[in-house]
Amino acid sequence: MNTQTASLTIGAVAKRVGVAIDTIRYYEREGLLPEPVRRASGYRSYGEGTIAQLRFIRRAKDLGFTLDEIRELLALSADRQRGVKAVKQRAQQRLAAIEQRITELQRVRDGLAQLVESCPGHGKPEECPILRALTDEAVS
Amino acid sequence: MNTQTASLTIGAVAKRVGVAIDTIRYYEREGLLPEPVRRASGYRSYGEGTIAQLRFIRRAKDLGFTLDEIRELLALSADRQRGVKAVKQRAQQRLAAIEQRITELQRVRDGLAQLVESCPGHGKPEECPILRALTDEAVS
DNA sequence: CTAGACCGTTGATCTAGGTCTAGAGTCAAG
DNA sequence: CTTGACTCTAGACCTAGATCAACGGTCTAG
Repeated sequence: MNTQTASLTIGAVAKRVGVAIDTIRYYEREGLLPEPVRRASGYRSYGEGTIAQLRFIRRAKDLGFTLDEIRELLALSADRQRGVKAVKQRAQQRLAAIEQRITELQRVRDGLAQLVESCPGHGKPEECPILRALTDEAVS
Repeated sequence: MNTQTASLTIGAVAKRVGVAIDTIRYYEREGLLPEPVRRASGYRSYGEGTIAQLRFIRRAKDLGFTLDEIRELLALSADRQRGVKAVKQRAQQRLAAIEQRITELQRVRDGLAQLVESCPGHGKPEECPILRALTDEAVS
């Protein structure tokens, strides 16, 4: 149960997680990482917990959470009882947002695909369905 | 064949297209709209062509084109022969980018959906699959 | 003729998520 | 003990696409 591990410099942490040093300091300013202990020189000193937390942040970001949402997730994950329920809710909200975005993009894709299909790729601009669609009144 | 129509103020154009005055001036600075003629007072004076061009821009934006790409589309649409081919190419590129984005989002959605499903919504944080997935090493 | 709406320019500000610079101090290897 | 790599802070800068503020000139209805 040793959570107080090695004393890593910010550069070592950055390298292990694969993130820029500036990004770590930025996350600290933004409250996504706790203020680390300092060596006598003022250098930040990190343990393994920070590595895990940075990876958490990166994965959440990959799932499309904003830094604001991630800050909230981190706070919730520390709540030993009510946290889980709230975390699930946030994940469901994120899921719904992603599904809505997919639907929007599919609509856009279908419209564009139809235009591309119907365009011969040559001829006068005023006969190009793509340009016509952009220029004329919307149909739908 | 009358393209030289009414003399609209920037405010009238903005209202008809449903865009902010500042946005019109911004598009002009960015080269998406030609510099309009001016009245003696210095006021910009627009014709119907500008209305059409602004709507073109708005629709292209809705299709996910960036302003850079739209500037290019506008230039291409003026090329009476080679324009159409290039426009179709750009549309195909945009289509491919949208499809790739949809695929990415679907992957994210599937991962997140699985996590949400497997989370009971209560209990200890360390048993919550969502938090575990964010904290632990990636599986895939 | 005047009030109020509209328009002009330049330049700053915003969001999100960082990235970079300058100038100074620290650490570790040889 | 020096050299080069590393770290510190404060603050400026970046993308994209606008949006806003300040300050002053113009237009139009009454």
